[in-house]
Amino acid sequence: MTAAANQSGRRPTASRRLERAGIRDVAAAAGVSITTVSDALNGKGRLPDETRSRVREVAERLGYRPSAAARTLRTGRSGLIGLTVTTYGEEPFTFTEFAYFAEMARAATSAALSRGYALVVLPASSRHDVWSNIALDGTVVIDPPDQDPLVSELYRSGVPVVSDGKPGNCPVTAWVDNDHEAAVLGILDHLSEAGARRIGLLTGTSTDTYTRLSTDAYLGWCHRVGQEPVYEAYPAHDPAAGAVAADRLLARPDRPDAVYGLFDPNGTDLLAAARRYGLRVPDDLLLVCCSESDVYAGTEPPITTLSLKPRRIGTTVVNLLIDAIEGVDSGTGTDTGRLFPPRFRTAGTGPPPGTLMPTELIVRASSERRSPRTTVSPPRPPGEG
Amino acid sequence: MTAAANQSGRRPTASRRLERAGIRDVAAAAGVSITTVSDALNGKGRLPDETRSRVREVAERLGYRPSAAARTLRTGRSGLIGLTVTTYGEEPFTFTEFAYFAEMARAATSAALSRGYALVVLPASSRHDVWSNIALDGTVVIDPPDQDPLVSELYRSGVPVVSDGKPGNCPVTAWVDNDHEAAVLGILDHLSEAGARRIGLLTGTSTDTYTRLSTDAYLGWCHRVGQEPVYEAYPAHDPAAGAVAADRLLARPDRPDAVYGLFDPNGTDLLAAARRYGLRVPDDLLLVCCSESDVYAGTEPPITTLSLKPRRIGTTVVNLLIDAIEGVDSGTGTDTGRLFPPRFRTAGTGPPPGTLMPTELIVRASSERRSPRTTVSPPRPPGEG
DNA sequence: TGGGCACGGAGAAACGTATCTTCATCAAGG
DNA sequence: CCTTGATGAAGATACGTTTCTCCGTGCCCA
Repeated sequence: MTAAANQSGRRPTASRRLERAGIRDVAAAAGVSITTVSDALNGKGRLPDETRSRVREVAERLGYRPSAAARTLRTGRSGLIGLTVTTYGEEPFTFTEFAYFAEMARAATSAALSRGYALVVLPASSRHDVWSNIALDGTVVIDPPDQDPLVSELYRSGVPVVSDGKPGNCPVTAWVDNDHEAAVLGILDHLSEAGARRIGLLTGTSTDTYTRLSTDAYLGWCHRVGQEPVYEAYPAHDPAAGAVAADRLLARPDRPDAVYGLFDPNGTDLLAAARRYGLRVPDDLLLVCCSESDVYAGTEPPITTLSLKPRRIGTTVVNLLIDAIEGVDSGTGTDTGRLFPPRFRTAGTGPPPGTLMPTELIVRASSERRSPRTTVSPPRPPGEG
Repeated sequence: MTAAANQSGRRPTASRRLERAGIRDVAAAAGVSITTVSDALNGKGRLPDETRSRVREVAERLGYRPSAAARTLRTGRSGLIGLTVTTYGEEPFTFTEFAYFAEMARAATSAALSRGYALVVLPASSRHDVWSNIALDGTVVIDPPDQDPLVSELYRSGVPVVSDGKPGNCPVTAWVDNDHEAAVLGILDHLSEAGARRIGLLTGTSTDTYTRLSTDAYLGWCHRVGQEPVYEAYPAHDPAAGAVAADRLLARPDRPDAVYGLFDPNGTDLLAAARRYGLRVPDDLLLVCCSESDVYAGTEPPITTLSLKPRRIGTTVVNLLIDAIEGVDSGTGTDTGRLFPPRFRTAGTGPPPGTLMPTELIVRASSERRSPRTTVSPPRPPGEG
């Protein structure tokens, strides 16, 4: 015991009170070296099973828990992934404010955990205050604006970044987005088929990709079909502005007979506005909005919604990120040829790989003039999709 | 330069490619020692402002970011707080499934960030897989069951634990909970005043504090008032079971003329059941349920809900936790008398300090027989409460 | 003239792990 | 009998900070 205690290299007389057991204590108790303990516990090195199990047993008995901080410092990997929302700039936290974020964050958390990572929610602002204090293996960014300085710095400092939403000019490792153009065109076609003659759009004033792509798709469709665009734009982060914009849209002289609202609250706002103007839905006005909320299954009438499938997005984003994290560093497990430190995340300088994911239109009464049956909503698989 | 480079203690010939600048590089570039850099950047030590600003400037120029891992290892503080939900045991993630968790988590995240901490969402299960890999300064536990092994181990290993929900037998540093008894009694009184003669309860079969306290309060009230208890219990984590239980409750021969549902979906379930039995709300049946969802402002009729004020809870829990974290270690900033390492979190062995927080009853049409006005919902302050 | 003391700063020891390198031993093969 | 290789395990170093301790200067005051 004295030999083992001596070789630990500590001050011999230091009385270690209630200190948590470290790897040294385990080594001393098991009568082996630190190296052996580390190898035994991590399944590395060449050790007979007997030694391995003995060390494990001693560690268990002492209640040994490896120090995450030390491991992170040594290996350069923390098992932590950042998640941040940058759009809607200075707002404190839009998180879980909208169902999309909530669902997406939940799926991302779950996906990360199932691969052994944990998720940290971080604010888009306050740069060094919090960000620098946390060792992140990578970051998920939701809706990065063009030339987001935060994303740029992260990327520059070597942290993989995967964005939800096609990035504008910021360099990211990869990105995932819905096929917004296809989604909007699908909705416009759907409304046309339901008998719409003039389709209006409720859109936003911000410059994020979602708003831009959707609006462009709408304008392009109008141009092709020969309809004069009828739309109102408002600052999407201001809930009160949405109701006003909905009202404005229905008050126009060229009032549309169908409206698609890009944002979650637009459905109820439009419904309320329609009521004020004495418009019946869907008879006088067809309604669709983009939302993940199941509130719209219970409104009168139920409103057709476009789901962006945030769960699928969150899962995909996280898996892409972890692939990027592990693809460079740990590789296939062979240690041969690791000449360079894990720097070269971006071998080429081409555009980052992007993935387009489909959306789902949940058709309800608000966009169907023909069949007045109210039961709708195609059976959704109970799974994660 | 050579002298500075030499004193850095590195292999002199090592070509440091694209490595991130460390504190040594800053020291070398500024022509000072590592100590001085650390002191200058952290606002410690005795340094003239000129040196301080010069070092800061050099650090900025080199893009120096301190290594969070190294700092954590050295200081023993990571700035990370865990958040976990233990009730509903094996479910993958109830997070953001219910509005309560979503709101609570959001508030907790926000509160943590405003004090310089970040929140990590962790699963209640899978013990060492993820938990051990993360250096946590403390943990928030939502609804810990009696004798939760996870909580016990955390507490034993010296990590402060604050629970949302009065803990049963697990040792925690502190806890926060609503005054569930007062809330239930308030609702029962409210229903009585609205004319209820026989009040039923929709409750759960699990043993968490919320369910137990609420049910006990109901039973006690019944006993005092002389009403025979009329209640149905079901496994709260099973959404389908809720609808069945609601149906069962209204199908009883001693059918109540008012019902309070303990869980979020009870409102819609009870409303649907009432419809099936041809009961008008509120004329034939008064309805109240506990929920944070604003869906109930839009149902027909709007349903009176009890809000547990999760934002307030989340904020309080996190602040208590951070107080516990910092109260022991950093203290008031004076370094005198720091004889002992930060071990003694629990000086006494009395019961942990608990805080009871008020709830809020949002009265809507479903529980008012008199005034048929539908506009309700007292003006809520726009602030964080 | 010498002893303190405030100032400005440097040295070096941790923090606890992972891993690279080295070493001893023993069996087998030439 | 010497070499080789596999096996089992120990030594030592590095990860990048923070912080305790200590040292040299001036300067003031006795």
